[in-house]
Amino acid sequence: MDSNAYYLELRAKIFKALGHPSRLKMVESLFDGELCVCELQAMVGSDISTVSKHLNILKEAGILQDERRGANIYYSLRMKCVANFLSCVEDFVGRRLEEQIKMLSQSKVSSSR
Amino acid sequence: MDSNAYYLELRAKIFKALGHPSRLKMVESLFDGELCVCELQAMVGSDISTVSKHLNILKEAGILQDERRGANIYYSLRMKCVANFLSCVEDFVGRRLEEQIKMLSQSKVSSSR
DNA sequence: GTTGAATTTGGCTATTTTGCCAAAAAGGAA
DNA sequence: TTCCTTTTTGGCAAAATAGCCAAATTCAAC
Repeated sequence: MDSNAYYLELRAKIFKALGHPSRLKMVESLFDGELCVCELQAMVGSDISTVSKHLNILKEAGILQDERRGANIYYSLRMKCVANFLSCVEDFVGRRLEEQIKMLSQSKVSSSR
Repeated sequence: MDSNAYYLELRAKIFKALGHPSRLKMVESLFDGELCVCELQAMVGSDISTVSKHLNILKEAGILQDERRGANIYYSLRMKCVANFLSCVEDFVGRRLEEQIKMLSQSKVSSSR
């Protein structure tokens, strides 16, 4: 009866997959629609084999799906709700950065007194 | 003008922090309110020093905040929108598992013909 | 069939992460 | 002060991850 641990692992896997700059960037790029591997490769700039492995991680986690059409393989977003969360994350990061800048400038003022 | 890469890194950091079973479990436990380190340690079962390091990762990412009261340090959820996303992730994982079970039973049927 | 383009896989090293133990901090109580 | 509890830090070894190259695969075009 420890399927709970397995479920927990599956959920963590989703976050882990998104927890890499290149992978996150690719997922964000796919908000607007599908892209083939070579297009994604152009965006992140790494070796194509690296990109392919990253894409596989995202697919294994269930975040992306792929479909072959002709010579190309197109990846697209399967887990739509990532987009909602990411907009919240962006707001959060933005606010946090502002706070830090504010705190930094305050400490400058107080230390220069 | 590559503050974009820095922002991307910050966003990825949030996902990376959530991408570990113990850390995810602790964050989920904190949906109902703050808990001290020893309570969180009891939930995940690892060494308390390990738990402390996990908590620090979550704090660094901005997901949790901490507050000392007496001998204890209480951690609480700072990034509230994690909860919404997690309910979506749970649905998603559940549906995906069902699909896989269905596909598995179908392949059994077709291979036994 | 052969050739060429797109993608994945295997393999390898470098880097990062994890988790434990022991030791250090930081408080509270006596 | 000293002792005890809670939490963090340092350090180390094991495990996981990342990224590159070369080789294999897959499909379309010829």
